Amino acid sequence: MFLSTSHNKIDLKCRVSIPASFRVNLEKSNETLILFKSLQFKCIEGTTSTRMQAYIDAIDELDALSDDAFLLRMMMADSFEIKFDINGRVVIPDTLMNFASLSDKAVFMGIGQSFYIWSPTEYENQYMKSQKILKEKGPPKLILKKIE
Amino acid sequence: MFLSTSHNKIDLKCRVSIPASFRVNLEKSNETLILFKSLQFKCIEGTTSTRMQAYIDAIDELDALSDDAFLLRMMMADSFEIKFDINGRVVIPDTLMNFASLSDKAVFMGIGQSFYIWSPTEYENQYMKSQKILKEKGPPKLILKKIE
DNA sequence: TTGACTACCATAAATTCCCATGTTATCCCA
DNA sequence: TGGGATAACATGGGAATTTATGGTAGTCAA
Repeated sequence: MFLSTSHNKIDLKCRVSIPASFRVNLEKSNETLILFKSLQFKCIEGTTSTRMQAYIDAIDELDALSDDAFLLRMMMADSFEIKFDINGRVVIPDTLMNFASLSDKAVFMGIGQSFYIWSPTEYENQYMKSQKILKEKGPPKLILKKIE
Repeated sequence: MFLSTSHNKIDLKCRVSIPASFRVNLEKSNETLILFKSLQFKCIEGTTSTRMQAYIDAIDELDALSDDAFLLRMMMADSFEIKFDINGRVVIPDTLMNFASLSDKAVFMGIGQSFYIWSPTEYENQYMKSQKILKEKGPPKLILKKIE
């Protein structure tokens, strides 16, 4: 489970510490880390190799000529298997740095099965947006039902 | 089940004792504790990892582009898996301290499947509000039905 | 030989762990 | 039923570990 948010520094070599809790989460299930371009947002998405495998398997289920299959394949092409250094840092590939407009700060945001890496400004935008939706529409029905 | 209310002290390290009955409740089902920003109130909500996992699984069921999915992911980002120290205390993350305006006292309020952590003043407000509603509208139908 | 990348070392700050103590609740026996 | 013994609980403080981050040296390829 990837949870919580943390703000980490990216150094000149594009190294950044993956939050310890995320690392532990990967280690305890013996997973490697995959980073790829988010299909929805201007951010990097990180997940386990197992979940990535699930995406890959999903392609086979789709009509091979469909747009969905096409998009998923493009996603794979921009995916990277990432190694940690001894201190729990990774190097973010140039492609992904550019895609997410990252420079010297990264916001790690756990969303359960995976996590996002945002630039601070982009993160701020998304957070504001969520607050706005929450105010206007209230919490998801799902939650209310379960909490009762 | 989380029930009853108790007032505990938060020390300078943001540590606070989780009421023993809540702890026992988690231990006996071998659950870890998750704390997160309430979507409805200015307070922290605590629940079990299993329950949180259910929310995470629910995200995959939803349309990935929907507002509900978006809000749920944001909720994960504001959630923390919390470890106990040997005395049954936890550290409340800064984000949550700020969100709930906590400083040196916390009010724990069990509400069944989960519990709330309020600042004393906020708790007082909510309590007053509940008393007022009770006076004006009487007890909820739901409860009367169950008691019969 | 230069430039990029990787592995490793160093350090300050934050976090966690563990021991100590006072206080409250529970138990047990006369 | 009273009251002392015992256990459980909440809280404080300090030591030890982890984490984030900066730096350097070694390696490989162009």
